[in-house]
Amino acid sequence: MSNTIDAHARACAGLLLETIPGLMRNLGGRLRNQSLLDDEALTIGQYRMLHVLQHHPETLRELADKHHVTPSTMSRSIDVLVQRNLVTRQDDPEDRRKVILRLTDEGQTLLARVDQESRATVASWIEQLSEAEQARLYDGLLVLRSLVSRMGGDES
Amino acid sequence: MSNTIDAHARACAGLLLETIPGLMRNLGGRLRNQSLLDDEALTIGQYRMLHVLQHHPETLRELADKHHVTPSTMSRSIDVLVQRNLVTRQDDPEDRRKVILRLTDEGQTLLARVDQESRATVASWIEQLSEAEQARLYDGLLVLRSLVSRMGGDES
DNA sequence: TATTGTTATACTCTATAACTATA
DNA sequence: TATAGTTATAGAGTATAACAATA
Repeated sequence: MSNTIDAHARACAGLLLETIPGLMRNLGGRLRNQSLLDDEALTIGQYRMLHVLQHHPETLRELADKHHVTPSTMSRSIDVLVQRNLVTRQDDPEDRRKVILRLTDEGQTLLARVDQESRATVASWIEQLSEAEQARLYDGLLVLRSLVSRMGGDES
Repeated sequence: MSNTIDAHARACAGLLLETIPGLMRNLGGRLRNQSLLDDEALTIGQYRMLHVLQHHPETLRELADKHHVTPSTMSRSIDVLVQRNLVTRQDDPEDRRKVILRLTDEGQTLLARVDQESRATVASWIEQLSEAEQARLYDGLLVLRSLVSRMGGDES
């Protein structure tokens, strides 16, 4: 039995590796190039940082861990967002080594717009599927989301 | 009815946007950091380029189109792979403007090893799912793969 | 003229190492 | 000493614009 399970897992892993990178290339390309003024363009990484900060402010270290990058990398990435006035750095009064990152109002507004446009674009692809296919995709994505959250503690 | 379908599509799009970027962050991190000697590390982009070239040689323009990047970007990316002796550039005798890109033996070998290691890593995550969950994930990924291929002409 | 590819330039993302400030 | 964050440096991926070679 364990052999059967392993064979399933391997087949599933192969399919995932075959499918996801191509999808991301598409998503990233759209986010970079399409349907946004140049000033409003976001990379996938920036999109995800803003998304995390939307729900609750974080220290730089926390944000770096969630994104699986070093604090150094995150510090540089935040530099860009601060320059664009999408995020603020603020000293933590309780531990002055820490920096609290918050979305600005401008960041909130931009994220909402990009979110809405991204969803509309992806939804237009998905509408080309039959209802049954949509249901299968949705169901599979539910499993995948739970897998991702178990894997890396990496939330939306 | 069309309203119902659209609502499904939007929900599905939101779930996809919530799930996939986090997964990629994980996959990319593993590919960069884990289980490979430093000399053998590949970015996701490099991994995908080698994968496409594994099946059949391509011109630079074809490869750039498949990856949704400009020829300029692809030329730079290929520079890196040529320096590492994973890919060769070769003039097309039939149209001397064109350059044919081929995997070297070293590229074949490295790709096979990275492929095998990546699959093993992802399979170990997937093994933590129940058999039923694995089946749902597999089914959803089949739909997703067909969607990706329709979307961008972007294969494996 | 149009197409293919490269180079120059500039910005983002990434890491390691060295550093400062705080605990 | 240990932790949080920044800066210096370097390599990779990205685009636009200007260019050369070929068709």
